Amino acid sequence: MAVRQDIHNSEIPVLCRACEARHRGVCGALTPEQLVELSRHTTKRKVEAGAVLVSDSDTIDSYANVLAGVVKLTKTLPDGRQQIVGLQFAPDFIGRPFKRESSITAEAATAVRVCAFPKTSLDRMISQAPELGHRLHLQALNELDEARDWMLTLGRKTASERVASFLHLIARHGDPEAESDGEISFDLPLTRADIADFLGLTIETVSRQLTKLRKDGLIAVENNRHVTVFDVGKLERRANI
Amino acid sequence: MAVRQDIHNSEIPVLCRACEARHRGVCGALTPEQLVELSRHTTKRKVEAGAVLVSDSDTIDSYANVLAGVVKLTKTLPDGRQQIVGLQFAPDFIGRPFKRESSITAEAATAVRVCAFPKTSLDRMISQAPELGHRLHLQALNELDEARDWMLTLGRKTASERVASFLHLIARHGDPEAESDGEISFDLPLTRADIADFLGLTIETVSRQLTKLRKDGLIAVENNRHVTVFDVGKLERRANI
DNA sequence: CCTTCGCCTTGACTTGGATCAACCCTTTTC
DNA sequence: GAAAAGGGTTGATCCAAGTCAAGGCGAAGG
Repeated sequence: MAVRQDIHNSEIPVLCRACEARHRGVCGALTPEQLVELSRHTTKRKVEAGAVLVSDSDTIDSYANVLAGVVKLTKTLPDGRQQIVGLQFAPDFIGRPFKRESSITAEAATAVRVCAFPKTSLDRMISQAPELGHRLHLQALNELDEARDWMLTLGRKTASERVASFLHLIARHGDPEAESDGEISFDLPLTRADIADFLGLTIETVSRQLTKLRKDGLIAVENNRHVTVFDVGKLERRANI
Repeated sequence: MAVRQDIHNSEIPVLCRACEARHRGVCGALTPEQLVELSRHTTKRKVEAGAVLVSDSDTIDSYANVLAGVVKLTKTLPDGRQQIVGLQFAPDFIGRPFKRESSITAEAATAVRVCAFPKTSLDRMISQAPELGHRLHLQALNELDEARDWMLTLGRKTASERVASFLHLIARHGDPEAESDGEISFDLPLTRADIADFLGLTIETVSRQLTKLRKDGLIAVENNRHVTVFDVGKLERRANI
C-alpha cells in the first residue's frame, strides 16, 4: 500500500501535466486535493500490444487515461468481421461514463501505458468537480465529431481516398499544425490488418493503395512502419478532405 | 412580445412532458423558473421537409429540440457525395455545445416541428443548472454509441445487411420494446435517396434489397412508405445484429 | 384530360475491391 | 542455423454493388 502511494506521489504530476497539455485528460480538471484523493486508487499499468483493456459486454468498473501508445476501440460481428470505431491517443480518456456495460472492445494497438482508476471513485468526483464532468463532456463531443467524420469516409470514400485520409489523420495527430505543403514523417501505430479494420477494407487493398501512393511519389515507407509524406497538401487532395 | 409569451406559457409544459418521457430533452432538466426564463427566448417553428436548419460551417447561434418529425444530419464531400451521419427524432436535441461552428448540416427529412432557443441563453443556463449539462452529456454519449454502431454497419456490412439494419433501426424507434418475433409496421421517414445516403449505398441497390426482402416474405410495403415487418426476429438475423 | 415532375423499380453492363493463392521478408524458436 | 510464424506484397480471378438506361406510377398543374 505504501509502495503504491509512493509511486503515485511522484507520477501523478507528470500525468497531469500531460493531460493538461491537450485539454482532454481527466486530471487537469481536479484540484490538488482531489488529485491526491484520486491517486490513492490509481494504478499505472504497462500493457503490451494486443492486450485487451475492456471487452465487449463487460461490465465496466474502471476508467483509464492513455499516457502513451495507441488504443483501438473495436466492434465485431458474430461472424468475426471487425471494425475499428475509434483510436485513442494520449491523453485520451477511456471508458463509458453513466453506463454499466461497454458495447465496444478496447485493445492496445501498440505498447501502451495507462493510468487506471476505479469507476466508483471517478464517478464520485464528477459530482463534486463540475469542471471534471465538463471535460468528459468535451471529450465525448470531440469523439462524436471524429466518429461522424469517419462515417463519411466509411460510407462514401473510395479505397484510395480512405488510405490517404488515414495517413492524414495519423500525420495530423503527431503535428496538427504541420504546414499543408510541407513534409512530415511518423510511425504508423497500426498493422495493415488494423488499418484495414479501421478503413473497412481488406489488407490486400490497403497494401495496394500504399504501393500506389509510393509509386506516385507521395510517400516513402521504411520497415513497413515509418512513413514520410512528402507533401501534406497533395495528400489532402487525394483524401478529399 | 405578449403573443410570444402566451404561446409558450401554454406550449412549454407539453414540450417538457415530451422531453421528460424519453429522458433526452433539454427542458426536463430545468426548474419551473428556468423554464419560464428560457421560454422568453424560445420560438416554436414548423419546418417543411427539405428545409435546412443548420448548414455546414455556419456559425451556430441557436439550439433546438425536435418536437415532431425527423431531422437528418449530413456531411457532404466537395464533389457532392453525401453521407447521413445521424437521425434525430423527438425529443432529441440539435446543436453542438461548446463550439462556434457546425461541421455538419441539419436538414428536415420530414415535416418537422422544433423548439428553438438562442445559444447564449441555453449556454448561460448550463452553467446554472448542472442537471442540464448532464442531460446534454448523456445525449452526446448516446449519439456517440449510435454513431459507432453505424460505423460497423458502414464499414463491414453487406447491402442486404445494411437495409435490414436500417429497417430494424426505424422499427425499434417507434417501439423499442417490440417482441422480437412479432409483427410491426411503421412509416419510413426517409426517401430512397435518403436511405441510400444513410447506408452508403445507391438508390438502386436500396430498391433492389427492399424488393428482395419483399419477395422473401419478410416485409410488405405500401405506397413506398408504409412498411410492415412480419417477423422482427428474422429481420434481426438478416441484419446480423 | 393530358403533361410534367418526382420518386421508385427493373434490367443490362461494368468495375472497384474482395477473394484466393503464391511468395518475400524479419523475427522468433528450438 | 534451419524451421516456423507473423507480417507484408503482388498477381489472377470473381462478384457485389455501382452505373447507365428505360419505364412505371401517382400527384400536381395547366
